[in-house]
Amino acid sequence: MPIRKQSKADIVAVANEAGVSISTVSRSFNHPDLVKPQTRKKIDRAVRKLGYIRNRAAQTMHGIRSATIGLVVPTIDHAIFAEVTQAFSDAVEHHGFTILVASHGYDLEREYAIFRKFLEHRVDGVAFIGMDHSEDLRQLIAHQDIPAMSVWNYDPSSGYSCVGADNKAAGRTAAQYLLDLGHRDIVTMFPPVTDNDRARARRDGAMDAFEQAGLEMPQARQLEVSYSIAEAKARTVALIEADVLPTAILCGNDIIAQGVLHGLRKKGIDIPGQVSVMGIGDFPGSKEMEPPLSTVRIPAREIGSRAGETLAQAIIHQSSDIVHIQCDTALVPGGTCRPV
Amino acid sequence: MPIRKQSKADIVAVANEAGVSISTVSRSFNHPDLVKPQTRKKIDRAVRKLGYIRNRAAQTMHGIRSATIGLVVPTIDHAIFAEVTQAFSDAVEHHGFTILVASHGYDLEREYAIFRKFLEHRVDGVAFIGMDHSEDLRQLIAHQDIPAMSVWNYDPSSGYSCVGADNKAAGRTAAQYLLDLGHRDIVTMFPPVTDNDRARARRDGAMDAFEQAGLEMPQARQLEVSYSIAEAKARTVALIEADVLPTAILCGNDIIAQGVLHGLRKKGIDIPGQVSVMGIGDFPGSKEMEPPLSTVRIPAREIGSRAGETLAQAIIHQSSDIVHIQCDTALVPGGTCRPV
DNA sequence: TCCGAATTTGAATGCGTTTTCAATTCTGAG
DNA sequence: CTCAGAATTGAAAACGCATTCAAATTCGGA
Repeated sequence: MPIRKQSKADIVAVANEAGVSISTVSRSFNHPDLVKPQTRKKIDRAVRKLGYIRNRAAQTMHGIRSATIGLVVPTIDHAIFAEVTQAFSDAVEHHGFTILVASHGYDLEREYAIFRKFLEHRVDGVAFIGMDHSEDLRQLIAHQDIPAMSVWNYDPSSGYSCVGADNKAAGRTAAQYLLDLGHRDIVTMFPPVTDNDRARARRDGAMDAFEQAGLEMPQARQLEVSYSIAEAKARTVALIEADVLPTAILCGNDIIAQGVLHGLRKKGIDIPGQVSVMGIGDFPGSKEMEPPLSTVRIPAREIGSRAGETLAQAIIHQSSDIVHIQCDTALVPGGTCRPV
Repeated sequence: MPIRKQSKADIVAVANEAGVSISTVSRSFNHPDLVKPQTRKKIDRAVRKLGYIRNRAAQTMHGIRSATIGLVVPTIDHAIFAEVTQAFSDAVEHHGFTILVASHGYDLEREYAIFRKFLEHRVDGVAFIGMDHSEDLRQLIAHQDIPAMSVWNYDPSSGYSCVGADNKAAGRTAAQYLLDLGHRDIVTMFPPVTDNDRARARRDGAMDAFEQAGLEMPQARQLEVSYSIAEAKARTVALIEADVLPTAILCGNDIIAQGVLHGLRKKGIDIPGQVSVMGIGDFPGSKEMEPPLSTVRIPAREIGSRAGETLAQAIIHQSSDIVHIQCDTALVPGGTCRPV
């Protein structure tokens, strides 16, 4: 039971209270085995009495790690990033790290500013969601000697460590699935791909598959739809009202797919009877939908978790090796697609 | 263009490079108006050349704020908390703060540990989602002199500052809506309420309304369902298969409601023809569903935003006033309920 | 050109901690 | 009971920066 926070509870106060020197107090925290058990007990008692809490800032000044890791995300407010963030946080917390989180809203300038701020806080490492960075950021990263890594996309040729899934393969898998089912009249709905390597990779993968199958994809069939259930729904309704509904819709992510499903349902279109819908991402909840969404699984939790673990290890072992870790994607057939 | 990170880029190195004293360098950062423009330019050049980045840890030791705020959430991995977190982060970032985030998974012991860790990092303030805390935590908070607040629930009698919605009123509103539509056979699905004041308040509010209407709510009609689409769906299917479907289902949050909808749809039950479904929370996406979910709006974004703003102001003005800010809830009729 | 005031700069001190390194106390064998 | 070596402790020097206070410089006006 801590007493009043009278003067100030620093290490000196603890030392006085315990009747030892500050060196001993410090040692008692950092190398408990070097101090006599009895002395340690006295110190513990003093700590409790004064409500003393160690000052990380003072420790950090000695080159000691700050025990913080920076996580830079486009936005926290997407189910999928929230999931990655949670898993990442759990993984690093397990090693005693706390995360500093900031979002840049797909603005590369802000991303740079965030990283600067993280550096001021002397984070021990940093993870970025995505691989698209400004040149300035790349420079800055290169001149620091803390581990940096990108999360979410897997790119074996990247100059940074990365943990993620092969989004291009995921896009290809999704497209191929529709092709294999016999679809030839397909509309794609992908989010804007500028400064978004994940979306871009998925789209590229899908287009590869289409091209390889000799399928023409006219611009009019390639819709750009923001990450929003509402917009996807509206665009789908528009398709129906313009009477240009394809036999299948390929969505860049499950959120868009969800919007598409609602749009179709609103207009009384049968799924998959009249239109097949394919997502990418396998969000929590996708498989519970009715019918369950056909999608490509991207293991967000695993990615976040392994990323956190990898970064924590790199920090602890002061390793600057570049590692590329791939997390597997998998087709999840679901029930929103059928052969034509 | 920063040069190699040769020796170390501290303020001394900058001072040498610029040919001035460290005092001047420091001043140039903190009181730029006190140093001659020309000198400042020299310093800026040195800073850039050395790639110098200020050390917050060293500054924090002077009683200067750490510019960090701790945010403690049950889990980031719920759309609703992700939304609050994002809004909160944006609000405080605007004032130069960065957030430390950690989640406790509804474990009050972990919550305590997290707060301790935040204190070691000398956060300038802390926000908790929820008002249920361990006694130890309350003690600890009381003995610190940084502003603490709870977010999400509004309780004018709370000893802490809070920003949130009146969850009890929200529960009452939802229940009353069903009652007004004439429903008398109602099943409730609420998440576990232990250590979760938000869910508890909603349930209490709903039960109040039922009681006031003279409606009996047998235990068998009060289901405890975890925050999970899958579980809600399964429980709903079970209801149908046991042939004990009510005329309306009141859900503690929109996630559960979503699961219920899927369960009903799976079994071919018409909504709202055969069963009315009522949610609470108004998650992003709820109104895009087909039919749009009837729910009670709880403005997550506004809550997060105002909480962040309030806490930032309290820190900046060193105010220890306790404020209670209420964000309005509102019935969102939607299309999943109908009169009986 | 010179003087006092205003502006600009630097030396020194302190912040809370860790870390040598040396001093002290203890231990057990002889 | 002694003494070497082990175990334990303390004094003092960093760590990177902000601030105080005094010194140095510059400026305006006579």
